[in-house]
Amino acid sequence: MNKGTFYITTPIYYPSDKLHIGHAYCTVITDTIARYKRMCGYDVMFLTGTDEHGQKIEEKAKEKGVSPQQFVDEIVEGKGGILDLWKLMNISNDRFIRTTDDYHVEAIQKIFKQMYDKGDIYKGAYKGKYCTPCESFWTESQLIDGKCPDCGREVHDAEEEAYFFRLSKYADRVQALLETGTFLEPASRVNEMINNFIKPGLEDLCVSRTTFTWGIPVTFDPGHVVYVWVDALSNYITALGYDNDKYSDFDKYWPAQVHMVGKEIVRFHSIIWPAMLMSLELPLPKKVFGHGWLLIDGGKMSKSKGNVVDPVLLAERYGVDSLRYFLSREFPCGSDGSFTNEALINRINCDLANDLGNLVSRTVAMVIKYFDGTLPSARLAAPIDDELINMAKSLRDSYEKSMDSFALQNALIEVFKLISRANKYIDETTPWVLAKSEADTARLATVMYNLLETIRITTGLLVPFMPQSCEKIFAQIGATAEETSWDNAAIFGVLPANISVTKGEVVFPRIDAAKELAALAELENVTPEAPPIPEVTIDEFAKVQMTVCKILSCENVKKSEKLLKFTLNDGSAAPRQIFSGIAKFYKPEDLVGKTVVAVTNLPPRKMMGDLSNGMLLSAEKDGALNLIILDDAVPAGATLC
RNA sequence: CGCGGAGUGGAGCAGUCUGGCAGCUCGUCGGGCUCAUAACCCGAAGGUCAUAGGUUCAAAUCCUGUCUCCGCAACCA
Repeated sequence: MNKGTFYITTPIYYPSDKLHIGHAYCTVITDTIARYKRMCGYDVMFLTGTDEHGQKIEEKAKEKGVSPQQFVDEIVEGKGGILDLWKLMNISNDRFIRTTDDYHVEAIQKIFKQMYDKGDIYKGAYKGKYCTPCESFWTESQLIDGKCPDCGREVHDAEEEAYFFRLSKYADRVQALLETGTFLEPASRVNEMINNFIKPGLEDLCVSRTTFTWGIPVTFDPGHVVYVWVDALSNYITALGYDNDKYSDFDKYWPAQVHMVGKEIVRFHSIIWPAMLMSLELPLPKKVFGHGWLLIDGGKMSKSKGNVVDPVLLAERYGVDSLRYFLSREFPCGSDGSFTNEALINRINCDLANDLGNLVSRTVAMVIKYFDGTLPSARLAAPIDDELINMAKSLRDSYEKSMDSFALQNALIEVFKLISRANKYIDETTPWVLAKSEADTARLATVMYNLLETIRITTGLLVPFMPQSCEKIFAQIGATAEETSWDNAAIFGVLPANISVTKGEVVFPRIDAAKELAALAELENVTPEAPPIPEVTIDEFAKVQMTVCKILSCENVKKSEKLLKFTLNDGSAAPRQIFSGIAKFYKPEDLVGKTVVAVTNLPPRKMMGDLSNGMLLSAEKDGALNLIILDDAVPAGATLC
């Protein structure tokens, strides 16, 4: 039975916010693969977790007035946190790693030292120009007229200590690895990695920081904390016990069969992570699989757009299994897909309620109605049965093929082809006609048995996708665990001849689409927790200098979709140059001569290689933007008060 | 000419690698059935496969140009 080990991972998520449907998507498909492999007889290790260090967490915690540890504890372990979410989504991870766990911290320190001792991590410096007031480093090319691009003041040569990983040393080996064609999937990502990152030359990677403290200290150099790469990526081995005593199955499970990742982190997993493992002289994972994103209205989900979809809401409303099914069925694993509430409800209604749920319901109802729930043993086969039976027998093979290439969508399509065929079979055999004649009892029993077998096989293969619902179906058709095993999924005729069924609850209730869509729209329209707008004092407000300006000239900025470059008369002798990101809303020629308001005491800022001395005021609502244009009677240089 | 992805009936997609009758789901229209969750089954309408050219007996598929959309990068003070 044991076919060997199978180690599969999700990314470790960054707990700076609540997770959204995109995270749930990745974790659900990984869980489905893990469950599938277990069902096939593999010794599976399924890991997920959280990446808890870094500046952003440190800042967020500070805003909230708690320690970074308290902050992440709440998001990870608190009520409605990440652990709760995975419990709700019925995720079967074997381990959960937090990068703040003691054993991980200890192991990272050893790994860092190990790479350092080998010479692959070295102490270097950000060499550059330093602006003391701004506390910022700049490269030669970033300077403007030899001065700080932020404040325009003098800069001086300086170095900041940092540790670097010799990524460049492994560039050739990493490129060769990518070019094997199977390490990174889908294959379309390979070109992207090579063209964008490897060909231009891999630079050594900064792997420590001194500018924040929320990280794992470098043991031999206090003041440095390990920066994200070494800390986060290594979770895949520390969770197995590499360089620590907490676990001891590294030899058993490493290398991983597959790291499931989002396309935004493919780069780190397909370039940096292999290079790190090469440095540690460890075997490489067999595969990195980059899945696509769920898009909303054709765009990316994001907080600022306010279109973040909450998996908890959907799971509670429609059932975890229905949501899990939808995520696996609707989206091709390797590319992006559009998430809509319509599609979700449509999938649930058509596939789960109408096709599968109704098939179970009508079959069980007929066995009860015609046979009091228990089939007699007599049988009478007919040629019309053959197609159904043959399809059922061969389903497991095509399913397995799709599952093994992570084409979950195709596996489900195969299963539902058979479910549809079974519904058609009922029409072809017209059991309600057979039931009218005593002479047809054996034939009727055969039809019922074939339907129950088809349900047993299809439901058995759906278990990794919808564990709880499939159990309910098994209970209704009277199938035991043994009868629904992976081995038996390829055999027709497993259920006992005199099988008994039990009427149960409706497994997939039909959703009133119009009503639910309206309800969801309403829920989404509620502006969630309008962030409290902090008060400003009159003194603070008075610091902002707003000056009336006349637009002398305005032009598009090359290569920028958003920027317009303005030359303004601000009432002083010298013209003032300001960039503004409103190119999508205005044509430059329409603005020349207008009277506008600019904030004129902001520090200069470099944009697209040039300096912007201030900010034009605009008004925005619901994606529409209007520049604040004043009556031309207002003179340039007037200040707002 | 920064990198990459995509354009196929009303909607969402597969098919493109390896050229060979344009397919699937949903929706629409018509019909059938009554076991079932107003579910199920059958049939029909609907596409010059973004566009222009090329290769070929044959192009959604291969080659070249163009247009449009999306993502990354840059950038939005």
